[in-house]
Amino acid sequence: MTAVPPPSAPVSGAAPNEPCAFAPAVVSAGARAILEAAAAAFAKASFDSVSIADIASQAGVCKANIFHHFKSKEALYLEVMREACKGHAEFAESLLADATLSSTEKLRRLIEYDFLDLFGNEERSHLIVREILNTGCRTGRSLIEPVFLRNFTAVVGLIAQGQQRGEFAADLDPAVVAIMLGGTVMMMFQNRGGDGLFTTPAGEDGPRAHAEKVFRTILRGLAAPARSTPETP
Amino acid sequence: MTAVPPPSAPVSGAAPNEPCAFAPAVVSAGARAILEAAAAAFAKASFDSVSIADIASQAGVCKANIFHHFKSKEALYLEVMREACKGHAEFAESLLADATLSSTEKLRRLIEYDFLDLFGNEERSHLIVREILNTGCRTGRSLIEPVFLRNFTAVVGLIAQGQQRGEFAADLDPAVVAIMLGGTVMMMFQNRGGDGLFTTPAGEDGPRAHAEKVFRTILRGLAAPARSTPETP
DNA sequence: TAGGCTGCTGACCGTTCGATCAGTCAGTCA
DNA sequence: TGACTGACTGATCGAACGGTCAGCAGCCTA
Repeated sequence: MTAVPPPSAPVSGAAPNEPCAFAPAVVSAGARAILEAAAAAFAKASFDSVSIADIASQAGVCKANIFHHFKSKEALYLEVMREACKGHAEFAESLLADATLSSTEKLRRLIEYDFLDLFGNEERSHLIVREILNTGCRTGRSLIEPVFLRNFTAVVGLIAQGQQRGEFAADLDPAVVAIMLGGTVMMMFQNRGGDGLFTTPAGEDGPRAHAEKVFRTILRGLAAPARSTPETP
Repeated sequence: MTAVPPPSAPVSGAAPNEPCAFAPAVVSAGARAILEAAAAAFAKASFDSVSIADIASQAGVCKANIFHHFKSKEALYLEVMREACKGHAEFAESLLADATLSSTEKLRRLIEYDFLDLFGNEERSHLIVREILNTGCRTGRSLIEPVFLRNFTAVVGLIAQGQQRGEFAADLDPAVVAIMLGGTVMMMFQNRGGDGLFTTPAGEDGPRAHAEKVFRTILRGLAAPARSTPETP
């Protein structure tokens, strides 16, 4: 079987000898088809559960061709992760640097962006969530860790900025809030569409509605507004 | 090699013919050793990454012996998960049923329990977190899903109860709060001890301190208290 | 026309996987 | 004593794995 078009996503006019945008070392359209097939496979199952034969079959090439383009299975995995993580923290950092918005509005936009980003690209999100889960062990970790650390740092900075401005409660731990945000978004992604572990009772909410709910909850807190609070038995 | 004591955890005086507490179909001490070795292995790596040979070696038995006690690798995995999930939602349900405590206090105790439970048994927690994040595919899912659904339902009920009592803001979605709680606890567990993806700046906080921070954040919200800034001591 | 280069292939390698098998051994009961 | 059972073993199976290799087809340059 000769060259077959990639199974999905736009290949545009990527000429065989023109450097690939996300993987400088890889050039051919065949390699791109392999990368896309690998991304889809690694999003569905763990590293060990995905076989080179599966990827080759999905990409429409033979097994040996994969090793022609990538040194090993791990090298292919790393390339997939590199692509998935590209430009992830930039939005948070740009928000942090913005001088015109209130911290509250920044927070709202950040949460909305997180939901739209995660829900808008399920395959990539699966890859990332899987990577977060695999603490230690897996090879790609050394690659993805700084990416998320950078994102986390930006969020922490955004919260701290809001505290300095007096918009956010000063006695809360920004790191806890950041982790809370990340965990919430991830858990709600895992739970999207009724396929997840939990079923969200609320109807056909889109990611934007999810974001709004989370924003309000995290901002105002669970406690009923002031005045009468029965408090402890 | 003949019967070897299990690698860890109390076996107590479990006689070979006396039914095992957590796996009625499995009786022998050898089978228990296999179960414990399997639990440790599946906590460290994914289903496909763990080999029967590894488990056998760890349990001090031969490979064939595993298939003597368990029909297949998947059956062994299911048995491990059954054990790990046993009695998980009971605490939340007992809290929900309690008539003497305020909802706020119930929430505080629930979060504290979650942290102590997760941080207190890392091996089991790894198993559970792995299962939560592996959407679809894995076989054990059909088993663990109702377990977590039950837990989730109890938490949602607890929140809703607090809303009816006027302790919690009525316009928030209880399901979102429950997911937020679960995601937060899970993410903080993944991040414990500096080995996680993020590094919590706060010093040597134990799970109890984590619980307190999360409780205050989720209850009071991120927004600064209306007027000036009272600053709780 | 020759030669080199690149993308790509089928055949094959050694290893490891989950699972099976016949058979050993200790204990139980009639 | 002998029949029977369950726990356990080493040897082995076919399948699938990641990875290698020689060689083919097409393109470019000279």
